[in-house]
Amino acid sequence: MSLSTQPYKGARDFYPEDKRAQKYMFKMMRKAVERFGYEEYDAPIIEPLELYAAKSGQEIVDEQTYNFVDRGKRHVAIRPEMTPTVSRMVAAKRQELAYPLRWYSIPNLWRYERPQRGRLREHWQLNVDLFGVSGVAADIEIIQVADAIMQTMNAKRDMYTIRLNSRKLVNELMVTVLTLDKTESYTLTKLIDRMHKMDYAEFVASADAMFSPSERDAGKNDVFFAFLKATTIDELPEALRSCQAATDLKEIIRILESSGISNVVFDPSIMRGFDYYTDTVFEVMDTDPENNRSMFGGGRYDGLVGLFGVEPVPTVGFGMGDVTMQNFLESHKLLPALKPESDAYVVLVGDVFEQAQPVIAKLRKAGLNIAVDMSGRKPDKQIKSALKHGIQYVIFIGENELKDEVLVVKDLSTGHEERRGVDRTVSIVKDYRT
RNA sequence: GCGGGUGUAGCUCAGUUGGUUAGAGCGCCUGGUUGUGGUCUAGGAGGCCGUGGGUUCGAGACCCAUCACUCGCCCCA
Repeated sequence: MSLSTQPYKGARDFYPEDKRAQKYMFKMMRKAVERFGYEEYDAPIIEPLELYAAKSGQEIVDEQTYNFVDRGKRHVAIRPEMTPTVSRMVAAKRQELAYPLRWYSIPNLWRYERPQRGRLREHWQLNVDLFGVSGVAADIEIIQVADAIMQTMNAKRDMYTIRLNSRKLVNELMVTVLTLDKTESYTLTKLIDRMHKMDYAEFVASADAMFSPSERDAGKNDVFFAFLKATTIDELPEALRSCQAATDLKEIIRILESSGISNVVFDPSIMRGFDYYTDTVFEVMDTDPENNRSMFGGGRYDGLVGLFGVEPVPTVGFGMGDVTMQNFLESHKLLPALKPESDAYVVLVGDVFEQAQPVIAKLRKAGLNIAVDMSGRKPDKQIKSALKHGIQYVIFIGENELKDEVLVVKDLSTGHEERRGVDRTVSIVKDYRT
């Protein structure tokens, strides 16, 4: 019986070419969020289990987290999400932090689930959060940041839409207009969440069943369907159109549009699975018909920091997973051809390993990333290795070069070869790199 | 947790109603002598056909079980 070379179920090995793609995405993410003043933080991959139990419920935690009892009998979990952790960190230093507080992180997260497309057991997720601002300006900025990331990755506006809704608005509908109790409105909310996955007639039947005959006579179900049909705030049912949540949404959309984000729309069916959202929620959807799915999203959750027994801190944020983002970039052909970090591959001709050391050191000191082939094989074999590594330049060093104090530098993509001194060689390679 | 699909060489896959020593392309290794790659060319290594049972004179093909991978559903961070 031999050992398996497969990575653990639902987790990925990142061979260098895979890691390059991930590094590219993270680089673009960092670039975009830092442009808005967000600072990177991190935290342990393990947290006390109750951190998640408090927020999501024991059952979900037992079924969907990797958890165990440590040697000190502590119940711990590998983090399935970052939001509880960052809320904990903010709560701990609540009084000494400077608000508005802008933080981001790219943690790897684990969830115990059956893997499927775009959804693995281990993934990385950019988390961006803005703490301490309760007004719509914060909601606007966080969506601008989400959009900026897409733009930094060269996505065009017709490749994605930003869909916006408000939990407060939905709550206004459920409680004030439709006078549903907590359980009923929760069920109806979950139904809306599944709306696009089911047959429309089936959806209508299920929704109708939520209302009593007398409520239907009063036209409450009609109000509900009218709500879902709205594509702008002005199309909302009369009773909702001018509530605070509606006017907030309208303002958010207006300012986003005036800041150049033309692909933002109101979508009353956006719910997000989580119960902790308190107001604005949004999702970024891929418009490609082949992959018309939610890529990532977020919203406002003003209650989480308060769970730690301190004054609540209003918060708005979002999470963006690496798997779905890579799917998006690949399907829209937005991933550039990525090269390794090595600038040149040194081919040693003959037994000159020792004599070549000073000149190799010079190349490195000049700022080049140099990989040396010390295998002692014939030059053709060494060149093949350079090609396989995907390195652009080969630099030949043999007795002749050492004697004449020159290098032979060859561009493997063109076959063009030059015999130059160290300084000139360095600038040839650097010119290509930039 | 429920349902579908697929397991044959390192990779992608063929393998005819069950019939001799199981194939291709790519990749890999060694040559085609001197310090230069992708081409060409000659050769070579590499498979208990996922695993365990069963049917049969005979199984990579058929049946059962099991495992793995995969795509959906449920759920969603």
